[in-house]
Amino acid sequence: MLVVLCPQPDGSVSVRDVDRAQAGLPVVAEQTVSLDDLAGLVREREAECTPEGTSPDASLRWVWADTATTYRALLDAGVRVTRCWDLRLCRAILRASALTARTGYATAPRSAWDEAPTAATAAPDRLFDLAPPVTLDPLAELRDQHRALDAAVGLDGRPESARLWLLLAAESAGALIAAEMTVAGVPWDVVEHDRILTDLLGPRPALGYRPALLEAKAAQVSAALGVEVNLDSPVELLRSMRSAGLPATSTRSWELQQIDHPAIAPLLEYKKMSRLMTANGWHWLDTWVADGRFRPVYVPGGVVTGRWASDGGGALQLPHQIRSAVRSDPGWSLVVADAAQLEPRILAAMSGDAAMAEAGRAADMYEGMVATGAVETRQQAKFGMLGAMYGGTQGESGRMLPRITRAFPQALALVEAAARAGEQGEVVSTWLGRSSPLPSAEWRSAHSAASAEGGSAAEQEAVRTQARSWGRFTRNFVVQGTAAEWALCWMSLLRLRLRALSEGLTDGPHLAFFLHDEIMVHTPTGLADEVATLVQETAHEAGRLLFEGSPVEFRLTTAVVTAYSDAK
DNA sequence: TATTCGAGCCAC
DNA sequence: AAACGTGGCTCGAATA
Repeated sequence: MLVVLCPQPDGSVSVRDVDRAQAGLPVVAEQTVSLDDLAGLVREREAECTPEGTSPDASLRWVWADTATTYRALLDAGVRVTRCWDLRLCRAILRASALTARTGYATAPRSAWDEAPTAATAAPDRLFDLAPPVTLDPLAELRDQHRALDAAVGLDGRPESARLWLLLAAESAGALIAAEMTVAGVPWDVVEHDRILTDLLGPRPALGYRPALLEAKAAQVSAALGVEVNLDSPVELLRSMRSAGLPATSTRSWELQQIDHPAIAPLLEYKKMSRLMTANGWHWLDTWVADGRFRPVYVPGGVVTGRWASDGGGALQLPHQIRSAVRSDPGWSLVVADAAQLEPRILAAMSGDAAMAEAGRAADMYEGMVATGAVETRQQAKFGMLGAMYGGTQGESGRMLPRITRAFPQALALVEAAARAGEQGEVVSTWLGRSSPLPSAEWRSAHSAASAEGGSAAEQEAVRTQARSWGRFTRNFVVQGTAAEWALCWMSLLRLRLRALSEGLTDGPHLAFFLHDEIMVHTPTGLADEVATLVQETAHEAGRLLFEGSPVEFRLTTAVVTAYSDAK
């Protein structure tokens, strides 16, 4: 059953049951509740359908415009749901997908549904932002989406609704998970974090002052350069280095490393310290950590490829330096699992390349590639694959490419085709049907102008450079995007299995962190081994869900630890 | 004074 | 090893 929440102009909510088994998605029951009573109703309806013994058709799927707003409010009221359909996220996928490109849904002009929702933080106490969206009709939008979904076809004209449905369900599940993880938070040891900062920077200074060790390091650099310099200003630093006779053309660390001068070592150390201070220092701690939890805001679908982005807190760039501050509660553990060589395995599975799939059965896929005889060392396999997936042409990557191409022709053909399509301004799609955006209007006009003869050689070369750049994007899009789909399925399956182990959100094992191909579960230590097994099983199931019949195994490196820094 | 922009470094 | 994909974040510099 689909249950659609339709906010009404008077502030109430019309709750409409829709039978998804019937054509046209008819409403079979309807009731209207006040906003105050909605959380209670959702709780009751969820409780009615117990997880065990219910057929999937009997399960509930809540349909709403925006999970970040509505589910956040439900969670704050202590209510969890099992499944949802996020109309905005699904819309974004369906409107852009090549599988639905010829439907009226995709070709219709933009509407208010395509506008970004207002920030959930602006009205955290409200289930819906009733200002403009009340004019939107969630039921009509749901029906439009299902019509488009039913009409989805591949290039060969065969129906493709099933895989696109899986993508939309996984995307929506991701939105639930993102909201739940923000509420649960990453367990954070503030004392340990402060110890790291104090060790590396000196004790926390008074407002407006730099910590002692950072100050001392800056003084060392100035002394070595023979001039007082503001190290935080790249312009001033470069000028000072050059007048001191250093052959620097920028202030990038990797370039400075090549230079032999007494100022370089302390300068590189200063940069490292300064970065820690500004990005994850005491100010960050004050802003983002409360009650022993780091609560970042995740943005599902925030990246074109389908990866998540984050909004504040820098959750997806948590430096290794401070990971020892991620520490489980007393009596609890962290189960940290990282998908091993995820993107190469994804490429092997989606291309159906037999030799690469064989390598993809190994615990370490790069070693598996060495075993096929294609390359001699793990390092060669790794750089060769990175080059294939990113479009690298230089260095070890470029050197390995011919051998990788010979050994795994089908896999390379897939990424090459994606690159060629991009170079010509065409759309490419992931395994489940998320499609790449078109290049910008400037890109396209420059491209067509260049192909229509005329234009200087320099102009034509500039256009070719642009084309190759977009080709590298589309090349990577198909692999990165499909990897993101696998990760969403993995996490969604795991979430459902974990739910069976506890009532509330945080009284038992729960997802605490997600980083593209890595998940963290915070769990009572007594359940850690069971959780680790579930993590493994769901990784395998996600592989079967996407690539039924493929021999590729999706292996994990799993660790049960107290501190994040002890994983891998 | 407020806003964008670019450099640089962090993550995968 | 080096410039080859996706992002966020922070700062100073440039712009309005």
